[in-house]
Amino acid sequence: MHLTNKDIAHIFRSIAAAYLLTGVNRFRTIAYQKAADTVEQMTREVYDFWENGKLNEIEGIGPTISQHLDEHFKDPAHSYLTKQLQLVPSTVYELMKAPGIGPKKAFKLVSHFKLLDPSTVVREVKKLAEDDRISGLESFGRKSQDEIIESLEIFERRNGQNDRMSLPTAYAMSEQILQYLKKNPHVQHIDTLGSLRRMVATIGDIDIAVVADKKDAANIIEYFINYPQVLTIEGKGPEKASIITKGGWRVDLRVIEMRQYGSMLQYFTGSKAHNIKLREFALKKGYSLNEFGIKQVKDKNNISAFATEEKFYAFLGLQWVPPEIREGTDEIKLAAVKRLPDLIRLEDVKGEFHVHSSFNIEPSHDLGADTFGKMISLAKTLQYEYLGFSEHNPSQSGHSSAQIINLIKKKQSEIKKTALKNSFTCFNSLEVDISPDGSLAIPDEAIRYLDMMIVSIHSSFRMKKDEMTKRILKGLSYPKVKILGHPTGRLLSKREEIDADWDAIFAFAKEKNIALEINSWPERLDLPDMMAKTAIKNGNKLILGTDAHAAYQMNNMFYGVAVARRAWAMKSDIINTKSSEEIKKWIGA
DNA sequence: GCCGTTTTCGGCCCGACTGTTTTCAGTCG
Repeated sequence: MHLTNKDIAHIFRSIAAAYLLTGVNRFRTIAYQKAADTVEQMTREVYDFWENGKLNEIEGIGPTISQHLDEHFKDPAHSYLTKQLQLVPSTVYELMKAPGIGPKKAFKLVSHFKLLDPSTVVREVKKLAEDDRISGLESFGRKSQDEIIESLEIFERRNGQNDRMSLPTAYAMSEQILQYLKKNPHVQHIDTLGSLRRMVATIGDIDIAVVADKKDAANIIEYFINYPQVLTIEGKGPEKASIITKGGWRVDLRVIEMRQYGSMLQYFTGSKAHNIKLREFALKKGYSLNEFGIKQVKDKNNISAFATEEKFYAFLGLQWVPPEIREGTDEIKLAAVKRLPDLIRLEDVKGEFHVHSSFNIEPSHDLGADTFGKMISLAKTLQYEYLGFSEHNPSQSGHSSAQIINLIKKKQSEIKKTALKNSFTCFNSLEVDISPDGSLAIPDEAIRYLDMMIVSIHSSFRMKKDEMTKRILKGLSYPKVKILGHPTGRLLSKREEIDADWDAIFAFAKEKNIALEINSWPERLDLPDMMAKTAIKNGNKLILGTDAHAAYQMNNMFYGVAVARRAWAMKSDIINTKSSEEIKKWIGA
């Protein structure tokens, strides 16, 4: 098993800590921290980049770290990285995983008490704190000691658990907190910011900004920390506070006056990488940015305030940057020359293909809950022009070839009738399993009764990379295959992506005019945003599907659009923004 | 150690909050 991005990020972060503690040049330290941040956020494996000799394409990883990584992949036992890690005891890195304990505190504890066993160090430190043996140490006091106990308890409880939640979970949670805060009469305006506003696939914490008069800020902070779901209060000042909810999630609140709200929106939306690049960009123009406004570097008293984000960006000579692409890649450079892409919008979507009706095709996996008619009627309210019904293929074990063909024929005629009755364009599709050997799970003779197929992997997820690649390429080579469904098979926080040669698969799909799906099911969001971005760069066409197994779930399209926007997709990159006439051409119907 | 539409050398984001301190270091986002 090779090193995952998480492992590599941990190595970089640990080396940054070791450098900090041993007094290595501060900017070398920062370089490793930056590299750790980058790797942590990547959706493709660093290992794959290395295999393809493309380590140098990763921003933030330059020639030196590339070389160290190369060496480490080849011979981890004797690599430079391993040697640097040994500069300080590994127990330091273990302790640092607990919130509130950084490199300095960890190192002091480890050296003073000679703690060298990483498997027991957390328990040992907790015991020392409980026995009141830490409060006497220099720069530690009783409060820090209590804080350590609390922090290590949180760490132990969290250990091995998910530290991120899905978008809908985060939405629901932020909605509740917003409802609560809005009851405070001093709250003039409120927004959820951070990764939730940027629509990242998984959310680590909830960030909320409130507009209020300065004199009311204290009242609001007090009100916030009395939220009924509060477990602990992480911090509390005159204008910001942090709580941990009973569910174990962190919520940050900032209170600001209306005249400065634009800069706070910008600051609190992030991402961290975007903010750093934006501040670097501003510095070159002689400005210093913070959450309260823009200062002249030469005249610190000359501060401009901004009520809106648009004005904030405009002051710097930039186009307003959509939150979904504020990830610190090229967005600032392009905003400076007014060349940001016109990202796809929800209202651009004119139909979809990945919906499962209740038509009983005796499928291999879950049947949908609603009839063709019910799904069509929702599609009409969504202003769609067409729907493709893609139930799972009939189970192979329970049916002969003839029976499968009969079921598909039956569905075909049923769909024709329904389309006529509802005056709505419908396609007879199926979501067909790609078997482990790459063959499709329906007989070849059945294909002629279909308008098109989505092909997907629903079993044997852990095949070796080259076998998996062959499997998918074979699956895609059947006639009438128009969509590769949820390509990576990931389930957020549950199942890893399959291992495959995506360059080869993307190239083949492009050649065959097959669309790669962005599956909008909130647990999937698959293709992942950054892979979708790569696909678009390669010239692939994408398609948005909800995988709805009930009509109301077609409303999840919203999440797919968010992924597409994070992938910098324009309307022209997404197949199902086309009219039904163009779609018919694409399908060859 | 990284990076480049004022630079291949000389810069490198910014501030809040906390605890242990009488002015600041550590941690976090």
